Amino acid sequence: MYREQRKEETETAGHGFMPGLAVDAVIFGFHDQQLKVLLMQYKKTGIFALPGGFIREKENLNDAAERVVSERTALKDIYLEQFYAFGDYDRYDPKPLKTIMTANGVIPEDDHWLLQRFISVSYYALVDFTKVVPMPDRIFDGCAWYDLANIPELMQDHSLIIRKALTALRADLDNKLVAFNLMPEEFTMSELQTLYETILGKNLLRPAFQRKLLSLGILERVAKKWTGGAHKAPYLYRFISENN
Amino acid sequence: MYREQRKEETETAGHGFMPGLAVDAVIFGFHDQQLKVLLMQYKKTGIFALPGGFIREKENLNDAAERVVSERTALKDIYLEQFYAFGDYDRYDPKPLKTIMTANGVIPEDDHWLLQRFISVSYYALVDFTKVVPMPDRIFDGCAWYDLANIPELMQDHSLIIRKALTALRADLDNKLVAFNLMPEEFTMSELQTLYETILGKNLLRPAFQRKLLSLGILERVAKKWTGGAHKAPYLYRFISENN
DNA sequence: TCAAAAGTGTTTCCCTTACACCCATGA
DNA sequence: TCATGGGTGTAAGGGAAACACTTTTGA
Repeated sequence: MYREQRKEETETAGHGFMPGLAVDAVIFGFHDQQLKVLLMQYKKTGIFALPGGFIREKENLNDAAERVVSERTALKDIYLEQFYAFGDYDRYDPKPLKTIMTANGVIPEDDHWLLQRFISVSYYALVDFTKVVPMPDRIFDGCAWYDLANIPELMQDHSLIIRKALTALRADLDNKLVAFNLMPEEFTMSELQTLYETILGKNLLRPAFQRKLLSLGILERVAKKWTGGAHKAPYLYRFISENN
Repeated sequence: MYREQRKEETETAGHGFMPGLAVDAVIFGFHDQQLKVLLMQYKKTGIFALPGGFIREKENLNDAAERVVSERTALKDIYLEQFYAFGDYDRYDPKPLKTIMTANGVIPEDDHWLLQRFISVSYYALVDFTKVVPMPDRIFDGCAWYDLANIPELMQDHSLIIRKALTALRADLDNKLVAFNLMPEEFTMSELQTLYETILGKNLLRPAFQRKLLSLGILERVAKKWTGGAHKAPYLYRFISENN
């Protein structure tokens, strides 16, 4: 079903979408003590890009962003934050798209709607890595996680977009308590601390971290977790959302 | 000259601009111990709106925002922060624009480019009130300051945009030290404190405020100011920018 | 001499930091 | 019983809050 939507997008030749306007998503996940970003790859050309899409004529901008992330992750109820609209003229670079279209058997005319200048309203998404099913499509036949520390060269200004997304994520970490969206439902305190340390790029003091997070009153202690390790079993915690 | 640009904008019938995309500016000023916002009024209809404009085909998005603010204030080198892109479908409401166009002698067809759906990339601007020359134009024949606490009813979702701008301004106040852009070059500490109190909507302790701001190392004491008041003369301060 | 506002000093309080100590567990 | 990692106790440090005090000025 998602494949069908994507097909529709690329084949309607601009009809049904707002022109000159795109939505790009920096989808963050956390696994193996690493922050990951979901990237698309055009295999025939080797070009990497952020997941993105366009806005339907009667669709809310934020809904378009959620749809784009849903199509690539097979998730719903996604945590999204809009963080910047990228609109420099020189971000407009039709070359990679021309290459991709040519490689896919489409001979693009210069006034093809995909080759026009686009402004990108960018969002970051925080998802539970374990629940994501990366979904490629016909054109983007690669869709996979990449370590944030090891991102390949990306199309247009997409590297800049990722850098700005990380800055926004760091700023929101304490204010909006966004980190829990990157965790599974239950987690240990040290797993959470590792996530914080990875996002912030620095080590934190264990006692201070524990007390600070518990003092927020948003964590519920569930049960002990027997890890099999030769040490005290850690507690599992669960995030208490507002509507509980 | 500015009037000419505006004329061009409204008469080219959409040619030369990116379609469906607008820039709106919440221009903040500070005067008489009040935060002010610069609003446009369509006098023939009484409709109020934020200053706004469109993006030229080869113009950077941020440059378009600066141009819009320049056209309304006759300033250059404007402090601008992009804070949100408003893109809900139901913000699209062609009625007020139809009314305005009709009142100006233009019978708009339903597919007129101004009556299409627009997404607004919104900025707030911080300007020195004393240096602004409000610049109306042919269509918007009113351009004047309004107390933030007493904003009239606005077109479309412009009230929401102002509320979000104020939230963003408050968040940036400590992090980005934006307040100085609202002050004249030289100011007393109590004037600055009043500005902070107005933005934050709460009173601050005088000794704490003085120490905190001085400890930042970004203020230079200039000279004493004789106010004529029956009290000690306050110092004047000046903001020390990076490039000094 | 007094009132008003500006500038500075000082104490208290609280949160963070830093480090120490105990607890549970498997080898 | 020892090493390892988890949880908690506690003292030191730094900054903000609260209030007092001094200074300067015109009436």
